[in-house]
Amino acid sequence: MISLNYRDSRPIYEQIKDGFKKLIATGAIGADEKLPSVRALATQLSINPNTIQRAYAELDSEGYTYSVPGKGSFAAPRSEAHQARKAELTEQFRALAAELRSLGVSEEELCALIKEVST
Amino acid sequence: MISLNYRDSRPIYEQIKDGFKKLIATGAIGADEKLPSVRALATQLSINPNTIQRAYAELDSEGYTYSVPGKGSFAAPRSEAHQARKAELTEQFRALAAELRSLGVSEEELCALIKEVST
DNA sequence: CTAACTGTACTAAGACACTTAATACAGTTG
DNA sequence: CAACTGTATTAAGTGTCTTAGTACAGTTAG
Repeated sequence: MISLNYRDSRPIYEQIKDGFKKLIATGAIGADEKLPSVRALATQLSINPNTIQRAYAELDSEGYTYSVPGKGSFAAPRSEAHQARKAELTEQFRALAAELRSLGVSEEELCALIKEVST
Repeated sequence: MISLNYRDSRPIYEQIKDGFKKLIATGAIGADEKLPSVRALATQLSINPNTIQRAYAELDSEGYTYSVPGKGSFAAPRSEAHQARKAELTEQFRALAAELRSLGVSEEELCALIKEVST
């Protein structure tokens, strides 16, 4: 469900956050669906529970999940996680598109790229 | 010319690299134009020369600049830096576009965004 | 009620990357 | 020659990431 890349310079907890962001925003993890427990995921990934806890805490505060002590951590309702992620990515998209345009890449070329990834 | 953001989690040498990548790829720094000397830029930014050196060394090895001991560091011919940057950004663009599409953002919406940033 | 689960909190320690500091050397330039 | 340039090296300090261990309170199934 979540995979780690130790060659990546990004910290593990960030990779975990990003993994769940995608799963939740795309609906692969449905609204109010339970995420793996802190300890279970730590065991599965062979890392320390503290690292999972950090990832979950930040996902909570960013609106992707909500956690209930004693019960577990759950995916936030789709619309909320959806919007949070969309806003995040759209901002990155604008910056990227702007720079590519300034490098001389045409609107048409960029739109063609979009069509490519849509298939 | 180059600005640092200490709140950013990215290391200083990465911010410097990125700053010059943009300046060189867009032509703000022309081909064979001299970059600030290691020591001069370090003084200007109030950081250690070693940090600048690292940034310059990596820019060299990524094809954005070339350095000559005793003379200085210079912007690579536009076409080379151009292509390096374009390849880098295009890959990011594809990944971003793909995820936005999977979030339900239509091709039309993405193309519209591109038109926005083109003005 | 008990046992096993859940999230959460805290302290301590180690590993590692980033950055600074202080030199040093060789090539270039006026 | 003097002042600049890139480059190399060693050492130390700092902060983040990660692990380890422990603890507490809430939930849940038997």
